Amino acid sequence: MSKPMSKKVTIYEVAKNAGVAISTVSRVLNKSPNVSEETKIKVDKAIKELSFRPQVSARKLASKEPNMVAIAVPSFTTPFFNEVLKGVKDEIKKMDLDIIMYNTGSRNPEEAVHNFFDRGTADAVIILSIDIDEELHKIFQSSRVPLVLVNSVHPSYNYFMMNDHLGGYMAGEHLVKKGFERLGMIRSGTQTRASLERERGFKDALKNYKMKVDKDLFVSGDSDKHGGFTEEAGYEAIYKYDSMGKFPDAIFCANDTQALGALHALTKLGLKVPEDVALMGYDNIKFTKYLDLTTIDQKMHTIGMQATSRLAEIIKNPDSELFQTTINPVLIERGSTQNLKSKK
Amino acid sequence: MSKPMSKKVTIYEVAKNAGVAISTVSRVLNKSPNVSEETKIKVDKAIKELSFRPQVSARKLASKEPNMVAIAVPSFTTPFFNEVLKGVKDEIKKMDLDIIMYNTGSRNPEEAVHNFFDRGTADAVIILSIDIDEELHKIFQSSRVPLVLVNSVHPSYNYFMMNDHLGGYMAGEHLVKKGFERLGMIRSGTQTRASLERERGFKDALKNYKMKVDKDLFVSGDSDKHGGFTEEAGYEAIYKYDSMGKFPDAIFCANDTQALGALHALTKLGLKVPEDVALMGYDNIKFTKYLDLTTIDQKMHTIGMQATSRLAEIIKNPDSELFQTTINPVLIERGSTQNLKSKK
DNA sequence: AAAGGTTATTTAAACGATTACTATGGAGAT
DNA sequence: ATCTCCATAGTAATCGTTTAAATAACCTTT
Repeated sequence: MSKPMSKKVTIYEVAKNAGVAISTVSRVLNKSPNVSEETKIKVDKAIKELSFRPQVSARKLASKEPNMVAIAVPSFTTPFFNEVLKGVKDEIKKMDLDIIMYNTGSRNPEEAVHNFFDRGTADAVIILSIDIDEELHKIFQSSRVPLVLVNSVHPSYNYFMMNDHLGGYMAGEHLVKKGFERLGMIRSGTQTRASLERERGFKDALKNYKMKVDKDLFVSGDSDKHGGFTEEAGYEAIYKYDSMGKFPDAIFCANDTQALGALHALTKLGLKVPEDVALMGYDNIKFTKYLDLTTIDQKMHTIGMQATSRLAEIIKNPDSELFQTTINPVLIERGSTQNLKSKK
Repeated sequence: MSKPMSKKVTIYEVAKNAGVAISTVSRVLNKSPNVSEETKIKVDKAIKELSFRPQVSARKLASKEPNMVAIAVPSFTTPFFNEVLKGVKDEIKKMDLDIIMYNTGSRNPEEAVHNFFDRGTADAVIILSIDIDEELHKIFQSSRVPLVLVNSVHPSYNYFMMNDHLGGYMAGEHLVKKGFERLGMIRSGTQTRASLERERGFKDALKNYKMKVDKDLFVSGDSDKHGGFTEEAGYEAIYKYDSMGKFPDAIFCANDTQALGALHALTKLGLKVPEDVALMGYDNIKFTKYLDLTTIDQKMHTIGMQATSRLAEIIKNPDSELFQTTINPVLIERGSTQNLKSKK
């Protein structure tokens, strides 16, 4: 009692302390049904007293049960990463799983497989926002790791995809219905799938409502970092409108971060939102609420949860049928798209 | 060759394939000197052919060598987390270590210890931005985990601390020298150490330069999320000035995120930065550059590297002397604090 | 009271690596 | 030729768990 000199406590100590065999301790750890209430209590007491925690490594080595899922993401600053992560965690907690995070740096996500799966660290992987090319596909295939994709698609895997086309459509429809007439969009610089889809949906909406589509009003910034999904790009895009001398009534930004940049540029130019020009973004990231910015919510939290429970399914039954879904976003209407000019 | 049916490849397969004993394979894996060049080549060939990767769990279980460091952080959205992380990674790569990340959710960081250290997952821990209270201290103490604190202090541990007082002082000095006279500050809502220190430094600078300190001009928002380091809080704070009918010439925000909120509120109120009121933040997070916001850089990347190499030291020699440092920040001057009114 | 059927517990064999110890074989010394 | 030494490779114990198989204990049933 006097010296808390901690030398690692193992299952043997616990067993000795409780007066049982180590296998019994293991059984109560794993909630096996074949343990009498009486001994369970004894063992639990010993565990608590010694504050015993089973070593993960030993556990993983001995057991065939999967107990570790990895989530690989190109960057922790991805706007919705934290959202998805929270969803994943909420779900993971329900099962008895551990979770480990890995950022791949977007260039070589196969590293995640090597690092986690081949080396036995993870038994299943959630891949977030990473495109699966042939090489990656081959690696996954040969590893046979249970896998769920979030925000990317591939015919061979389970995936949860955002419906970007619909999101773009909803944006367009919303702006039309609000009575704006000259509609523009700030897209990503590089040709990202997400931006292209949103643009396609947006244009489809305009066509559907017989609005004219003015190509000049579809611009992108020159800054190409993060695929042009940055404040900088949004900022630059606004100045492109300015140098054209031609502004839309309402602008749909490919994501919220751009919208922030755009907002700043508009302010600099002395234009008010929404009085002079309406603005909306995409993602519903935290600060939009308080900027009063209309945006599109992709419900990443829900997706995180769903992806995880799907993963659990695959783990249980590896040959279950593919489950490939696209999730529909919802529009969050706020002040930045109120039409204060026309009274239609 | 026809069926790539992968069933896990172990060190035994490699040994058989290379015609040696497993201990020999292990030796080449661990770069032991007592292996002839000839067999090393054989073994390496077998490893490559079977694309063998030693299982981390088995390795950890068998070896006494530490090979895993954890970095615990209250939130992945902490503005400088990614910066620190990059530094840590750069340094980790040099040694032969793995890294694992953990977000504690700021309430119960002891969970990190339980999850990583007690369970043998990590052999050393970097703790980022988490205050060490008595309870945590006790846990660390009894675990004897090699530990380095970043952005918090404790007499018993190695730490790398930001010099917040100096940062605040530099901010004050900068604004004074720029010729602003009525200086205010937006601090955090809760009494966080960082904000208090920055405020103290700021006031010290004012005193030092014989400026008067008007208490009314030191405000905080009511929103208390994340300790009041949010856009929301910054936004609210500006409206407090407004309702007082009393605005400073220049405002020092406790962090950049607040500054963003403040900027937005000022815009709403029709006030221009820096024409009507100058503004500066703290942290030098990404978007400040492009908002042209003067700020204070804490050089988190460097700190991440230093903390890691320090950790490596402790691992090697657990009884080495404590190394407790505070790192001085640097001021990044930008447009938001140019004095356009007075021509002093 | 013996046989059978549960249920609870223990014994002992994995899991896949590391590593102390032991064995082998040839070079150099005598 | 024998002995020693050293470099290299192999044998086997070990790390802390899980779990299948064996066993013990206790009820029922007859």
